[in-house]
Amino acid sequence: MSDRSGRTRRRGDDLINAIHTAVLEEVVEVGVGRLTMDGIGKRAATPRSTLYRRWSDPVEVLLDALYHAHPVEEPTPGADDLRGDLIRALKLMVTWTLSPAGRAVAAILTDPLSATKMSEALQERVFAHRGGTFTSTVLRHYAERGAFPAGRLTPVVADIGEALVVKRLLDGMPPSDSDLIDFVDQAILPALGLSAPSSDSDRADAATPRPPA
Amino acid sequence: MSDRSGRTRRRGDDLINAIHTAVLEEVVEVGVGRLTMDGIGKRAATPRSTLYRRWSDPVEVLLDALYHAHPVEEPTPGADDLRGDLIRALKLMVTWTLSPAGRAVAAILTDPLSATKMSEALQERVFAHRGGTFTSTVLRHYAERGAFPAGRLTPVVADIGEALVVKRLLDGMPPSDSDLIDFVDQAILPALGLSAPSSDSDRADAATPRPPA
DNA sequence: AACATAAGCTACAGTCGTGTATCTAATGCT
DNA sequence: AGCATTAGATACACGACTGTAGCTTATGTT
Repeated sequence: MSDRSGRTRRRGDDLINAIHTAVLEEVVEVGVGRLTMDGIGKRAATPRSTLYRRWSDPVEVLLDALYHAHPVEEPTPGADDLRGDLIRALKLMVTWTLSPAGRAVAAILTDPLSATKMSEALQERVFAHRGGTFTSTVLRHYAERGAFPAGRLTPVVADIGEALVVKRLLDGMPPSDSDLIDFVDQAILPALGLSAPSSDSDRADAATPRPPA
Repeated sequence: MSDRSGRTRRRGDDLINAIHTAVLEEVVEVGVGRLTMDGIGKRAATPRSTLYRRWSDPVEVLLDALYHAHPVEEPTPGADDLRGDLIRALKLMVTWTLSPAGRAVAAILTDPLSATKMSEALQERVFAHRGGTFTSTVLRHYAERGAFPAGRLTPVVADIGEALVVKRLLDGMPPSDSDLIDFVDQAILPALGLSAPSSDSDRADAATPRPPA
């Protein structure tokens, strides 16, 4: 119902999707500050008038695109495998962050003039569904099951994984899978009072909780 | 040597400093993408011609300003106080990050078109002096003194503090002093195999690291 | 088949930033 | 005091983006 062949003119959702895709591409390429109706229109192969019929300026188009972007998969803690689930959660995050929508969010968050406009609704939709909730979904799950002392699950600890991912992205070097494993083994698990499975320097017996002093 | 009174016309370093200040202010206000020679010129109260005599485009002005910005204080590990020094290092980082230069660096790092241009020289000058070296200076110092197992000081662990700070800044909530204490107690020290001074809250009486098991 | 809707096309005046080119006059040096 | 520099003040043509407006015509509906 959206790609019947002989058509020469897009309408409704068809058109809007094309425009959404275009803004996302555009913002990744030129940044929020250089977004223009012209650029978006050219990329979507639609005249500016069509854009102005719906949105008042480029940032509005972008915000709308973000609002309609598919939310990321949520990490679903499954088996009895905290470490594995954490790694999977971070992997999800990296995947999303590297997607057009993820990059666009990063762009808008760091733009002084548009960061303001993205308040309320979007903040919620964009962040509630993924913002900082990649690892914390997992962590809460295992905290309830007593896999580690519940008191250890502070806001700071819930942020460690995401923070490390974000820092690497900012440094221009997206974390590889083995980086993610290191994040979990060397930062998150120790903060929970657990130790990593086994490694050369850090010879721990198993994934046994080691209570602090 | 730079503000003799009766003068009506700035020259040399005087002028250049004014321009540097102007770009930094401008970029914080409008973002890298909307930087213009016009805007910089107006803010510095200098005609565009003067700008073009020295730089070819707004981003060059910005890069030059960053290059000449005062580098941050380096954290100097002093007494035998790992925890205190870590907190101080993070405090230094936050201070710098909130300064015009810090904000400008953040802006340029996240701009798709200018991130490329800032390679080489600036990368080194800007990052060598602070990039990720706030806590790691401290950490290396204490690792050599055997305050914790040297093998614990991995690149990941050296990043934890900075990562958490960066994440909070991105979230629009610059970390308070007590946040920084939490970062150290709940994330960095555990990753080193150490535990925070007093467990329940943060009674910062004994700033002495306590070895684990 | 006729109609309402909305996309596509084109044109326009207006604004803003760009580079460049003059000209002037303030400043620092000798 | 005289001179070389170089900031400051225009002015200019050019291009990019902006909103808006008017027209044509594809599309889905009835």
